[in-house]
Amino acid sequence: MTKQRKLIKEIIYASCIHPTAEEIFVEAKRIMPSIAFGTVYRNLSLLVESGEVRKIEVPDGPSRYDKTLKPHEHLICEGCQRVTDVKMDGLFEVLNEKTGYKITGYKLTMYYLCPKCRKNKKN
Amino acid sequence: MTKQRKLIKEIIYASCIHPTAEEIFVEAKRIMPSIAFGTVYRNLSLLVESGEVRKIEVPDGPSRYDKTLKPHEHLICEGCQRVTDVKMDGLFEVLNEKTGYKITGYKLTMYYLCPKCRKNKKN
DNA sequence: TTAAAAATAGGAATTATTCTCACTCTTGAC
DNA sequence: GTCAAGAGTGAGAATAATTCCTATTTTTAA
Repeated sequence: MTKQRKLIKEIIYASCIHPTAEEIFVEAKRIMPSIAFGTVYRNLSLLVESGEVRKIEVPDGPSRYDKTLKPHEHLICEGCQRVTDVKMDGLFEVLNEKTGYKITGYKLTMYYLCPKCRKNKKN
Repeated sequence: MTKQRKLIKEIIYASCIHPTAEEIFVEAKRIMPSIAFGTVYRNLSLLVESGEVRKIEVPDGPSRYDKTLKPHEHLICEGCQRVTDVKMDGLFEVLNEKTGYKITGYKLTMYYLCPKCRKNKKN
C-alpha cells in the first residue's frame, strides 16, 4: 500500500459526501501537492477491485466513491443529486431467490426527493 | 413525434440486444442516411424522460437502451457484458417498505456469469 | 403564405476517464 | 551498503461517450 493509495482511502473513509474522483484529488493535493489525477483514478480502481471502496455510478455526473464498512444501499435525491445511505438487510437473498440465478453481485440505486428539495418544490 | 424520434424508438423496440447509442445510430443511418449522431442522443434523452425507453448504465462501457413494455430488471454477465432481462414482481413495494422512504424510482442491475462464460472459464 | 417555433445535420467542444512513458521510489539479493 | 528489477508515480496526451453550437430545414398555426 503506497502512501498515495493510503491517503486516497483515508479521504474516502473520512468523508460523508461520497466524493467524486475530482473532490478526492483536490483534497489529496492539499495534503500531498505532488499527487496526480491519474494516480487518484488508478488507485480508486484498485481500491474498488479489492473491495475496500465502493463506486457509485451517478446518472449525468461523475462517479462517486464510498467506504465499504457496513453494507448499505444508496438513495439519490432527484432534486439536488445528493447521495444518502440506507441500510437494507437480506436484499441479496431476496434477489437470488426472486431471479433464480446465481447472482454474484448487484447494484441498487433508489431515487427520491429529499425533504429540503420537496419543500423547495412547493414554493 | 418527428420521424427521427419515431425511427429511434422503433429500432429499440425491434431489438433484443439492448443497443447502445452507437448501434442505434448505425441502424438508423442505414434506413435514414442523413440522420446525425446528435439527433440520436437528443431523442434518446427525450424518450427516456417520457418513459418510452429505459437507459441501462453499464460500468466501463456506453449506456444501453431498452423498451419499457413490461417492467423488468437487468442481469449483466461479468464475462461477456451481455444484458439479460429478468422479471421480478413486487420489488418496488419491497424497497419502499425496507427503506421507509417514499421512493420515486430505482435502478437495479445484477451481475452474474452467464452459462457460456462459466463454461469458458472452466477450460 | 408566411412568420415563429421546433428540430435537424454536422461538427466542435466538453467531461470523465484511461493510457503512455520517463522518472523515482522501494526492495531484496549479493 | 549498492545495485538491478519491478512497481508505482506525475504530467500530460489520448480516448470515449456525450452534449453543445449554429446555420439550415421542417413543422406548425395563424
